[in-house]
Amino acid sequence: MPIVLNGVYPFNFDLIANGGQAFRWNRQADGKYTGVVKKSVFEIYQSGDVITIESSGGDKEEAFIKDYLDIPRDYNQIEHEIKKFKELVPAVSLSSGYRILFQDPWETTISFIISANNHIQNIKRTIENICMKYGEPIDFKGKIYYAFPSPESLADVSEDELRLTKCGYRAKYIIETAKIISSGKVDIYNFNNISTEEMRKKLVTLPGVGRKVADCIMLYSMRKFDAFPIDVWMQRILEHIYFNDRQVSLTKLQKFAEERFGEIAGFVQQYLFCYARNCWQDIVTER
DNA sequence: AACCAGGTTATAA
DNA sequence: TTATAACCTGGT
Repeated sequence: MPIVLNGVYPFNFDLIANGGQAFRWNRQADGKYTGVVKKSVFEIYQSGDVITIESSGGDKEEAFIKDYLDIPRDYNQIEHEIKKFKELVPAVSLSSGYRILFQDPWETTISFIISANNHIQNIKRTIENICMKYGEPIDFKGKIYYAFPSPESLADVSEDELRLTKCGYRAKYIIETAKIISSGKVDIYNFNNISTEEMRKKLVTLPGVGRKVADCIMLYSMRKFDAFPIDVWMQRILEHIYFNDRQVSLTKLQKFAEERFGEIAGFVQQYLFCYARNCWQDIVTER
């Protein structure tokens, strides 16, 4: 029987699944989302504040998936805090129910290396290709899914072969990063008790990982909520709200966000990102 | 056909 | 320290 979570609010799985943090959730015609997390397939359906979850791993996955979905955290309080910045009220209202998932650091690292200068469609396709080619198969409801492959299984792949997954020039970044991670030279699974700044310095030593990708990794897989990834959408919306549409350098925007939002910057980023992506037309036409 | 997109890297001022 | 070009791929 399925896992049922009651009274989960605010929670909007459409935003969570499509909000740029994860690439492996797919909406079915019936409104259910299917995705692979770690070694299990999950099927999630939201109806109001009731979340119904089925998994290839069965009911024993309940604690894991609740942690992944960040269920224990009081997002009502977080949204309330952020709305104290009155310029953020529209963003929070329109993206209420967003949650920051607790994903696997390795998968998140590779996923966001692939995301650089890329389209969402191609990012998702490439990740699926990599999983199908190198990941472990998982049977769920008579269908085969594939887990994200281990660092070891990508470390020995040739660049030409990996390029068949359509990752392009990022192939060498992926392979080199896989080698560094699997060798333990950068131990992303034991970054606990390290400051965000220290962690960022370690992460950007990985090829293909710059400031933006490093902050995505920390925010989406390490619960570093003061991380503040700035992509083109964030740049646009920040310049629009705070700098009268003037062009501002990334480093200045980073500094600005860090000083203004501090410990909750990561949450602010999510609401602003969704707001900018989903409502850009309205934002610019309203003047 | 040229240009762009969830940036990073390598070079140059 | 800050600025510019090149980069796979697939879509317009």
